[in-house]
Amino acid sequence: MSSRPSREERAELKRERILEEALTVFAEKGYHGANIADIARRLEMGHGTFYRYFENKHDIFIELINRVLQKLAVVMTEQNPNEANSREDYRRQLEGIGETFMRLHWEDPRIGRLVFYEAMGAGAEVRQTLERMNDLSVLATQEYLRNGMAKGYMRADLDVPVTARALMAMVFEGCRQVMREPDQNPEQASRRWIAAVMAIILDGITL
Amino acid sequence: MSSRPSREERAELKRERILEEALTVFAEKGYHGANIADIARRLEMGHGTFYRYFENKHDIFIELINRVLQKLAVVMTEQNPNEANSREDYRRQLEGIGETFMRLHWEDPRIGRLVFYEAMGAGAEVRQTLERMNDLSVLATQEYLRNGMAKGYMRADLDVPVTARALMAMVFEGCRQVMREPDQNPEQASRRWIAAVMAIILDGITL
Amino acid sequence: MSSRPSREERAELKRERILEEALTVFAEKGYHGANIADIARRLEMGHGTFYRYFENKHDIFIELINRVLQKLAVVMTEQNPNEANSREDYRRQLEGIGETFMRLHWEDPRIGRLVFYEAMGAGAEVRQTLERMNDLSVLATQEYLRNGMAKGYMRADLDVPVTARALMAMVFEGCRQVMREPDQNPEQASRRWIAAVMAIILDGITL
Amino acid sequence: MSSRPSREERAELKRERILEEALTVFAEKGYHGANIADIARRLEMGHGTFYRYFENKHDIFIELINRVLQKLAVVMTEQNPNEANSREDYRRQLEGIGETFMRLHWEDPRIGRLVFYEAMGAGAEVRQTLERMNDLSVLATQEYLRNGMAKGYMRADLDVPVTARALMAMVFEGCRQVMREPDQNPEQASRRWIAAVMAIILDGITL
DNA sequence: GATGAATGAGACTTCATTCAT
DNA sequence: TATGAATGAAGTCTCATTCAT
Repeated sequence: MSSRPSREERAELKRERILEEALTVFAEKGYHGANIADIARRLEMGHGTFYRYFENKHDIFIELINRVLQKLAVVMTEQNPNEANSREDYRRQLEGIGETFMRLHWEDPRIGRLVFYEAMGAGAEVRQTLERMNDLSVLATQEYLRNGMAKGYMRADLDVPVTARALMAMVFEGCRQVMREPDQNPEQASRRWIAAVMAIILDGITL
Repeated sequence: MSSRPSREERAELKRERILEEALTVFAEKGYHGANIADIARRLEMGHGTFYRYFENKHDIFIELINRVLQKLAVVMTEQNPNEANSREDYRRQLEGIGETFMRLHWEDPRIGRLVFYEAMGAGAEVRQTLERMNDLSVLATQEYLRNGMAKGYMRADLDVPVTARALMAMVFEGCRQVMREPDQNPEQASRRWIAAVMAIILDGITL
Repeated sequence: MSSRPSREERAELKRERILEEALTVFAEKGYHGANIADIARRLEMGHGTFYRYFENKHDIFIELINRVLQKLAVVMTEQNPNEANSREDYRRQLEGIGETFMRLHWEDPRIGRLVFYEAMGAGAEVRQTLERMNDLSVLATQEYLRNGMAKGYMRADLDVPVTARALMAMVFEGCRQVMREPDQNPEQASRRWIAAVMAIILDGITL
Repeated sequence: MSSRPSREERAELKRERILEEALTVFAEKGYHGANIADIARRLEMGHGTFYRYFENKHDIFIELINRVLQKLAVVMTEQNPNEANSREDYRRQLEGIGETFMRLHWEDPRIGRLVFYEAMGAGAEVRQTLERMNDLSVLATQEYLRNGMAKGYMRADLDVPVTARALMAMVFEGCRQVMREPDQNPEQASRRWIAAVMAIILDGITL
């Protein structure tokens, strides 16, 4: 069945291997701390080879960031914002989104390290990419809010754009915390976060 | 009246000038993008002079971060967490904290750039300092929550540590947003953020 | 016959070229006076290249010193201290040692410049290495003395350790002098030194 | 009696204090390792002041070397080379010279450190000064030898210049050793050295 | 005379990137 | 296609020396 991979396929495979290792190294040492020779050495590959697959250091970092953000974006679009017809439906949606988001981070903490920490020091372009992703997730959140308002289970006077950003901030902070401590049980920590944030969102914290 | 400043005073003044300029440059270019010669040139001084006032690049960055965090810390401790006796008292406290926090950032957007962006890529030590500061603000927030629960105007079943982190995440995100766009009216933007976040905290967003 | 050298061989060759040139430069200007860019320029190579072959400036200097000392050490061990059975045997041994030692220095005066002059100002570590080498040669000399005392052709009341040091001091001073003036006929100068020192050792200078 | 010192006297005093401290620091850290600010700080004096008393770093080092060498030179000229009329007279002279020389070094080990070690790495000019001093002491030694030959208590066939250098080499090595180890009893060590070297010179080491 | 702030030449070292093999 | 030797720009930091106060 599986024939010998073609030239293009092998190239693609190698590219993937490089990206994979680069993710590890960048997450560990940050953009400036990492160096190409290092990544190449860990792959037992000449560091000149690197430049056959990527334009330069900046290039691979950007691609890495884009891939990571892509993964995050997928989560946001898995659910349909207009599906929920009640507070209860919405609660279930939130739970789903939260879980998938969190799982992403404790399954591969490199993602969080890259996004929350190391990408910040890698220059304006990277940061803008990040911001764009953030904006995207906020847009999705706005949909959820607008749907809730339309369906009547959310307050009609919400400041949608700002509220959406605030909610996403809590979600991302949750991810950061869950990723941060590798000792604790990440599944349990995730559940605590999801519960607490949903309580804030759905119930408010005051009586 | 104002006599000529003494030697120590002039040294202190110069140190301040360097810190001031360094803040600008670091906020603009980040830790790695900035270089000492650059900072010195903008101050029209030899770059050797820099090393009369600071041990090295890392040293001044740390000092800058500490000063900035100090400013933020002051805001948190201005209010007494146990003062509020009702939902209304708490609302007023929140409003005060939020305003002061926000004002800090739109009065000097470099602070936010440093804390939210550039410090992240400056290595583990800096990041830990930041995290420590975050923890501190979270501890203060926990006090507010515990007070509210004790006084009976907050739900008794809050997950205090996690909730505190989530709330602070919204506050910091607000600061980030207010700082981000220098075009918009920052005062108005601040008010919107404070209102929206307070609505989430106090009322929840669902009916 | 001589095939093209392999990569390792070429690397080794280049390393040798660098060491060779560095020896010249260090001997000329001393440790502090020499600089890497200088050495690299004389080899018509980028100074970054240097760091592919040596850790740093200190590193290559140490290696140079060790190589030079190795050469000197070999001379001391070429003869067997216990071989001489008479004053005449010992005279022949002394002559052999002296000649080889001297030859080393007038064949390559850089060795002496490094050992006698420049290494002294290169810090404690280098100096200790030198001292260790000196100690070694003194130990060997002690063997010669002890053998002579045992065989009965040397005074029985010699202060062996001190006498050994004193003798080596004359040998080294001879090397220094022979190396110092490149104009004079070094072979003849060597012979004069060997003769004079042997006269002191074997006969004393007084009647 | 002792009136307040005049301006010139105070200047001279300060100059001496600087020289004294500089000797300590140079002996400790070597020419390149020492720095002017350091010396000034230890004298609780502005380092700009240094340049009122000395042209530059090189200048003071040269002066230091000259003073130290002067001290050594005095020892050589204390005795009259032509005074000794017999082997016994010469023995007493040698003993005197040896003792004074050694005492110099264990009374102030900085002298030896400077002359034997640190001066070597301080450039050609300093080295030439040293060599000149060495030559001087060798000239004096030659006088002793020539006197001995004239008076008939020394062999007539000595190679005077070379023998003189060889003898001085032993003397200097003795100083170096006595200075090197501050733990041992320097007086006793001195005596051992003097005895051993005199034995070599006067008796030879072979039977 | 004394000071020490300012200077900048100069040294070391790193590492992204190129290119001949 | 893969390699890794070579490169040099760039950056950090030191310290002898000058000079205004």
